[in-house]
Amino acid sequence: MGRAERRPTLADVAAAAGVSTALVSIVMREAPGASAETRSRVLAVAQTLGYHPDSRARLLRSGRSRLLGVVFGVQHAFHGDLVTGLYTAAEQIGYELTLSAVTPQRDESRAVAGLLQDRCEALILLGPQSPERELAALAGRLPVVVLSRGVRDSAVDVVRNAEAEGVHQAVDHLVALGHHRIAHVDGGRAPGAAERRRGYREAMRRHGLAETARIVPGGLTEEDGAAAGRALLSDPPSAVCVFNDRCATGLLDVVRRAGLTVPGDLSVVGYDDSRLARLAHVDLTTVAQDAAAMTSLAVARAADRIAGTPARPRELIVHPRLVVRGTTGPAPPFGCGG
Amino acid sequence: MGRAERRPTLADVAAAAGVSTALVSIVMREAPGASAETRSRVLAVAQTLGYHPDSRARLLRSGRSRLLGVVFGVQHAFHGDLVTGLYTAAEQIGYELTLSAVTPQRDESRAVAGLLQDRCEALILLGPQSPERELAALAGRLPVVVLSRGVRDSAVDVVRNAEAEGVHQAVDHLVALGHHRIAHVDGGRAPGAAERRRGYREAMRRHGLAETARIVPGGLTEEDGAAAGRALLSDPPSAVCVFNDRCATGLLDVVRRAGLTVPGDLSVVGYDDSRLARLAHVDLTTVAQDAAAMTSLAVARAADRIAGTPARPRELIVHPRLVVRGTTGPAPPFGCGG
DNA sequence: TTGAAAGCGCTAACAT
DNA sequence: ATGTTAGCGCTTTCAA
Repeated sequence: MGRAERRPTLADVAAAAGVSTALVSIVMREAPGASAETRSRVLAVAQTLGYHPDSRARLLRSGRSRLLGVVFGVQHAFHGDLVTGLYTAAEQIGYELTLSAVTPQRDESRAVAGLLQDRCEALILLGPQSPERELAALAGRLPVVVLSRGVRDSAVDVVRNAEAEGVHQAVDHLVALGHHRIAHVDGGRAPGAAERRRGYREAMRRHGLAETARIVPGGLTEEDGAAAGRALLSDPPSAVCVFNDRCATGLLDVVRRAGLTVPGDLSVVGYDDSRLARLAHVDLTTVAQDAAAMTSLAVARAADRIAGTPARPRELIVHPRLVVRGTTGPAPPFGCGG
Repeated sequence: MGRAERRPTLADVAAAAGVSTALVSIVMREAPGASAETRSRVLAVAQTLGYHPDSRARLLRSGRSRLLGVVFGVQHAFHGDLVTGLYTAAEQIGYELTLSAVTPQRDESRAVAGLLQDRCEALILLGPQSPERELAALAGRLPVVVLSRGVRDSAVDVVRNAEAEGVHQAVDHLVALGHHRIAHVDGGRAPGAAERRRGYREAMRRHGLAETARIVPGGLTEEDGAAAGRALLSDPPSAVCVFNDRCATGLLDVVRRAGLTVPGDLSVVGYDDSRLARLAHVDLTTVAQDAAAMTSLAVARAADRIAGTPARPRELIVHPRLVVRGTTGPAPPFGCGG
């Protein structure tokens, strides 16, 4: 159907323009060494022929790909924000991104293998699940930057959120509102859950509330939040810090259906500042991770490693920030002050 | 840091194994023409050297990439399901996928341009926003398969859901439960919204309920659903078909907070069968799109076009299916029967 | 079964 | 400013 038989090559353009391939190459790369007149003529010919450079041949010859491989979870909403930031950051320093998704049927090692074949110069892994050992082995082959997860191995760079700090801010906020009985619905064994749990304990202790600290098993999903909500109903606290926004949403649904008002009877804080939290009818107070900062740090670090620039420290920490919305309010005036 | 100075090449493996590069190539490709003994020896050498074939060089030489380019929306949950299916389908017929994301900062033409540079043999576009003209132009250069959107151009293949049919099933289900006053919260100008609206009108007419048909402006988001929910509260129907699950969730939240029970006072049907709908505490009756069927059809069609196989019809329609869960029930026995 | 040699489309030295 | 030449890592004849 009118499809071109063969894609035009540099040589085709050169022949049509009556110049050498080297010159066309110079023009296409916008490299110095061609007159303005030639430049425009070659460009015009390329245009009419529908020529597009072959990036594989290009990098085969030049030995570099300027390609950063990104492994992300296709179902993971926050990864969407991170990918968005990575594209922007990569573009600014002249790198391209190659995406490789982890799906229920395609595990992380498959995703990584694909990127290695593509000759990426570095890998950026979003919340990887692989054992440290594998990540370390990978880092022996090419620079590896891990986001949203700690890695002990000294060859792996890490960019992550100060998880505990976010919970500190949340608890501080609730205490300032007069709450004492503040519970935490945790994330179980999810990435970041341990730090957030620790942050909760620290903050409660710091406010002299270690006695009333209360940790309820939760998880990543609305489901987990709903279960935690049911568990809290028999003896509700006045406020609760939830592992993440999805979990908080499930909890909100359950406690409201049980007749509690938010934030009248119960204040709720989430974590992630996901799209969910921002919806007007959810309007969830939450802890925002700085995706833009995380991604530009990750890309910059990858570029440094590729260039062989010494880069320290190995772990880059990004600070979260509490976004106060409508699900937190003053502690109810009865009982022991919350 | 122990990083290999230079990646080993075919020639390195050949030299170390004491054979020709051609033979190593045969072994690496698992092509016929090498003795079992040689095969295992070469493989062992490749292993110890840490050799990995360079896919760019490989395809540069063989002239083919066996690469399918996929453009998807990084924020779009259903695209996650589709990408998952595409990986599976592509793998089964020996194609690889290259992902290119559309983000708030990276538009569709950028995403497509990236894939063209990678020498994809065909493009699969998930719910593209580009004008028909651009899609048609693209289809002049390489096979293009569009998912979840109709395209008039005769060079573009289309795989899509029978949108209207899903609403038919939903309305049939509600009528069977005794509902008469069934409203539709539409999707405005969202892709598929017009067909779903049409499906609603058709189904109502078919059941002799054209008189009580009622279309309320909605949209894609929880926000839109919440607004529609508020609009319905002054004179609630007994059932409502909502444009999609997100929108339905917003509506559910509002009507429940207003004191209506679901499905006691109001039955609600969503569309998409997203993860959201499946959550135990949401348990939304909804219309499921068959992502697996859509993706395998899309990949098969792309492969046919690449191979030059004649393929008809140009538009492939996948049938949705109603998933009955907990948000639909018998019509309340008072009033005019629902 | 194995090897020698050509060349995919491009870039980078080096010439002119 | 422009052309010539060599070769990136691989596959693919073709010959041995």
